[in-house]
Amino acid sequence: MPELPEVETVKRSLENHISGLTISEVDLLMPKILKTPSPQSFAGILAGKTIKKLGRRGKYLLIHLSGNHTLVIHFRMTGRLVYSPPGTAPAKHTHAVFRLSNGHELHFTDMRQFGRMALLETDRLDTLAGLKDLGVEPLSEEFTREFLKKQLKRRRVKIKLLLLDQTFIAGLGNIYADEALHKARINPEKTAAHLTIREIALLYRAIRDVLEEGIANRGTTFRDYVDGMGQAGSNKEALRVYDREGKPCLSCGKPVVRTRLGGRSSYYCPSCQK
DNA sequence: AAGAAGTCCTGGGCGC
DNA sequence: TGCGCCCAGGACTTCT
Repeated sequence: MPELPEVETVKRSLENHISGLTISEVDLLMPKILKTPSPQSFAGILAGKTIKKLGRRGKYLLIHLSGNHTLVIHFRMTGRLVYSPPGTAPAKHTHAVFRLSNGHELHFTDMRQFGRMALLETDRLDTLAGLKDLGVEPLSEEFTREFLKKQLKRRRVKIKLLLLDQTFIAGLGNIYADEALHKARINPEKTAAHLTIREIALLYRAIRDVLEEGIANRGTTFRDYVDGMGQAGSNKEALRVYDREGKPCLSCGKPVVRTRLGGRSSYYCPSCQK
């Protein structure tokens, strides 16, 4: 599931290859993945636009184009955007093909059809639902220990659920939230407002550490995730609790437990995370 | 108003 | 072996 480190890796792997290229033609094969504009006008707006630079906000990939336009992509669980040589047959579940001025193509593929794209004027990005409501970027200077402390104080929700709330912190998903809580030795069910000063300091550090480690390892691949060059990431080997139910905790050796929180799996060590 | 539950999807894993 | 069932999960909508 592409979370912040995976989207950042897609961005970094693509930007040197596609920056400066012009989009010559677009095939939208699955119109429903487009939030805006209408499928009829999508290809027409994109044709002739040059890719200026790539950006990222939370789990959203931003492709900034000439003519004050930005293509916004959210991969959800199984989305991929892969730079492909001329004539590459689109893989199954390919929903959009962008032909570029050097003959290469960008293929957007998503088995589960949950991923979404939007195309709008760059200066109107703050009108896009989801994107406009995102919380702080966890790797930015804006995200400080003081900020986290202040925000947690009044929240009576379980800390794991708050970490998954994109309007609180942008970019954490189920994997990195579990990893951060394990690293900080905090039980996922603990009420946010009840975290001690020490726990907040540990959590702050852990969030940044697990995200930076994920980026350094070029993302976590279980089955579907690949970067912009179609390559898997290696961060699965660095995971300490996620998807390790019944296996020994790498800190204390007791079995990792799986529970359900907010309809999602939560992996943690009951011995280390009280 | 916050929080819970339902919705969208497909491939894989499971039981029989 | 093969069929059918159910689960995984991010963000958005709807309900309480």
